[in-house]
Amino acid sequence: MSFDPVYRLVKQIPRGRVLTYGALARALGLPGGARTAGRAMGATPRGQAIPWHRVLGANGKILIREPYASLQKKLLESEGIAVVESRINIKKYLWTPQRKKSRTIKKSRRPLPKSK
DNA sequence: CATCTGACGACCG
DNA sequence: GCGGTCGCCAGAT
Repeated sequence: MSFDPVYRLVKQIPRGRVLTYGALARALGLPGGARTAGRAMGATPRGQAIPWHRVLGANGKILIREPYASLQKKLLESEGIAVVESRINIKKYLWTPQRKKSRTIKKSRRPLPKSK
């Protein structure tokens, strides 16, 4: 399915590291497709050894609801990641997908915030 | 075809 | 730091 690339990347997340939906989506070339990434995670086939618990919302917060939230918290802690109030120190555990070929990363920025 | 909804994210007050 | 709003994408109703 089209979610394959997502799972493939998630599987590469090292133990003790995490990724955010947004970062995940961007790494897959889906800017603004954070929810799509989340959708993919929601469809993760069980028993596939996919560390879905290493994917958190922006700011390292657990966005899913019970009973999965508790499970995720438990799994993260079992990897040495401190979870406090449904959130972790994202800056400390965030993992950046490694590519085979290094490339020049240009500072893509979103359009200027338009006055509302 | 119109709306709602969700394992999202960023901005604003 | 928190809650509300808006933007975005896709599937469900």
